[in-house]
Parts: sequence; structure tokens; C-alpha cells
Amino acid sequence: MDLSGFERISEFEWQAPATGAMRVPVVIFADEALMRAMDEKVREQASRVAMLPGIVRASYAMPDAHWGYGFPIGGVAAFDADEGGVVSAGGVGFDISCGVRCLHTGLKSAELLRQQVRLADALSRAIPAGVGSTGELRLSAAEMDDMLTGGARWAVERGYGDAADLERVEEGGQMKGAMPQQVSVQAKQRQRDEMGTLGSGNHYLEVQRVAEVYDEKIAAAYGVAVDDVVVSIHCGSRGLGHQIGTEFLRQMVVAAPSHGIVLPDRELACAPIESELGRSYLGAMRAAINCALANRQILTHLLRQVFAQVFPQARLPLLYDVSHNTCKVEEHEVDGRQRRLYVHRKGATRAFGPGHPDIPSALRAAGQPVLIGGSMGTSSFILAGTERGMKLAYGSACHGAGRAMSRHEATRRWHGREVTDELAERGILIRSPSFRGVAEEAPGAYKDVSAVVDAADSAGLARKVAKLVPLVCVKG
DNA sequence: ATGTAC
Repeated sequence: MDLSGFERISEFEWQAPATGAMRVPVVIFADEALMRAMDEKVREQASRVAMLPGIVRASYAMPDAHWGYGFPIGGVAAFDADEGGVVSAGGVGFDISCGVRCLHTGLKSAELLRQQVRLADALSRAIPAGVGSTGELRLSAAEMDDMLTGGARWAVERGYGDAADLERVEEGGQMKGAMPQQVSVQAKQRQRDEMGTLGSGNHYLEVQRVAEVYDEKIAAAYGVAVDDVVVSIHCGSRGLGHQIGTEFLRQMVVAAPSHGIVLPDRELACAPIESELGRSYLGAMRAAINCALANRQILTHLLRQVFAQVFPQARLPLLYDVSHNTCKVEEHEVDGRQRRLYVHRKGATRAFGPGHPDIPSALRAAGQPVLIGGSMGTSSFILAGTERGMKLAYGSACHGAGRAMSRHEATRRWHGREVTDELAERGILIRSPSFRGVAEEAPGAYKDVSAVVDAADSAGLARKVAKLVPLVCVKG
């Protein structure tokens, strides 16, 4: 990216002033190397987001930002309903409430490695993965509505996991304000037998070793130490979220003129928060959030069943579950006054600072756990939300490495079989139904997640707590 | 990300 149009606010914060139809500036958090490597399209897309009605303070991009549909992935934008603010389907993304949850195992890596192959094989049998993968559940229409209203809470009530899990999930496991009646029959149909499945792309279930701890105090509060084994699950709302995104995007394009909205880009389709369409989308999107929370909860149950066979003594309590594709109503201080904002995070993780009431009480003093998924075969990170991050970008941080090349380019460069063999030599067991999928997600197809996380830490968005390296990865 | 194109 050409940096000439940016003012360097600090070493890790770059601001492009509001010009033309932009209502607010663009702010990107990154070091200079990441900025230079970043796609020019990030600035273009973030600039057009800055033109949307009711946007507050700035259109933000995280250090892992890259080109997305309408909004950049790694984009954060907040809107005020009282100022004509909008909600945008493209601002949330198609995989609504895609996110990461991380579980303790109580095991040390040496114990795990003795059963590594057995565990990998058992997980790959038990965890449905891949395009169009289906699970054991078949939801009736009534059950579907209950799931879309109840989220992870619904799953726990059905016997998937423990009540104690719920406290460690955003929103207590249940997103309020969901409107199952706003979710189309087709979206529900697509989801009917997809509960408890990973899906494809960069979604995975990964057994990981804590390789490094950067902040002992926060790590202790989170209950992680070097050589501990944890399991991370990265997935979202599958076909349902995608269908909702597709349908509402189309509706928002059609309805924009009637709301007096001139779209700077068709892909930025949006509707006023205070409109029938805006309210409908929010209701459907919240239902999709519940779908994703329930999905990760069911996968957690399947994971625990496998561990019960391989490591009967192990217990897998939840550390935390956080989404990175959402629009949420939050209170934030802007220019000295508290405002109620609709915060879009697309490929950006919520990262609330210490003391925030929405953080589980046991973790509150340390700040919210921020779970950063690496690409397959590379590191993942646990960070903690900071006080400073609350001021910088509404308590948000990066969500992963971000692609460095297209899927197509990756399949030209690598073969899935070779990638799998290479990783196995490094002690990382990959289990996937699709060698093509493995090639698309080859470690080299992604940016360096360490650089992204370091930039987020240096910028003050969140604080580095621990690094996780993969031992077993079940992917779609 | 996605019944990887309606």
C-alpha cells in the first residue's frame, strides 16, 4: 500500500483524513512493514465504509486487514442509530459469528504426544468436516427456532456440554434479540443437518501446545502455562449464516434508495438501524450468532467424547469463546460521552479491557481473552483486551493471519498430500477430507501471524499472553 | 466463508 496519504499518528497507527464523501477518517493499526505489504484495496474499502451514514469517529482496519466483500476483513466500524446509522450485511460478513473457542485439557504435551496418532484419528472420525458436512442432529422446525433463540444455552440444555461452559461464552452463550421468524425457510433448511460440523476453508479443530507465555500474571488468571495442551475450535454458522447474508445483502441493495442511502459500493449494502429491514437483519443476524454458538458448543461435546476415550482422566473446561464476525450493540466512550453504538467487527475480535462487566467474573480483572487463530500448521495466540484498546477501536483486535494469496494461487503452488507430509515431519498431524482444502490453507498462503499479533500488541489493541503451536489439526 | 455458479 502507498503510505503517502497517511498521517502517522503513532508508530502503529496510520490515519487517512476524510476526503470527498467520507464522513470520518480511516485508521489502520499496523507496523510499517505490514502497512506496505497491505493491499491497497483495504484503504479503498475502509474509505468507502467511512462514507456510510451515522459512522462514528473512524473506519478502522486491524493489522491483519485484507480485501473482503464490501468491508475489508479486519474492519471495525461503529454506527449511531440516533444519527441515521446503518447496519450492513457485508459489514458482518457471510460467515456470521464465525469465531474461536479454546478449551483446557489439563494435559501436558508429553502425555498427549504418547497418544497423538490415536487422538488425531479418533477426532477425524468424530468431528464432521468439509464442504456440506452434516452431523448427527436433524432439527425439526420447532427445534430450529429454539436453537436460533437459545444458542449455546440451548445446546447445553440438550445435553451438549456443561452449564459452566456458558459463562465463558460471549453473551452467556445466548445472544438476546434473535428473531428466528426473520430467518428464511431456505436458511433453516440448509442448517437442518449441519449442527455440530466444522465446515470448510480455514475452519478447524486444533489440539495445541502452549509454546510460550508472554504475560505470566494474565496467563495464570486464564489458567494456561507452558507445555499445557489446549484445544481450539474455529468455525461459524455454516450454511445458515451464509444464506442470511446473501438474502439480506440483496434486500439491502434494493431498499437503499428508499432509505435515501447512496451506496458507495453495491457490496456495502446497508439499511438504517431504525428501519424495518435493519431490525429484521439484526434479528436474523442474532439468530445466526446463536447458531454459531450452538455449533461450537456441540463440537465441544463431540471433542469431549473423543477425549473421554483417549484420555479418560482429562476434563476440558472452556477458557473462552469469542466471535469475530458480528454487529453488536455496545456502550463506548466517544469524545468524553457514553454512546450506544452498533459495532461491526468483520474479521476482527472483540477485545474488552479489564473490568468490563461483559467479561466472566473469574477473568474480568485480567481483561477479555482474545483468541487469534493461526493458519493451519502455524501458531495461534491468546491475547488479553486492554484499557487502551477500548479507546483505540471500541475494544477490538485482529482475528488471524489473513491470507497472503488467493486459494487458487495456493492450489497452484502446493499439493495437499505434500503439505500434510511436510507438517507430519514437523510433528503436526493434519486430518482433512480434502487434500485440495489442505493446499488452499497451506501455511505459506497466509501472512505471518506473529507479525500481526506483535503489531496488535504494540499498537495497544490487546496484550500478548501466550503462543500456541499445533499438534493435531482436523480441518474442513 | 459457501449445497466453492442459479
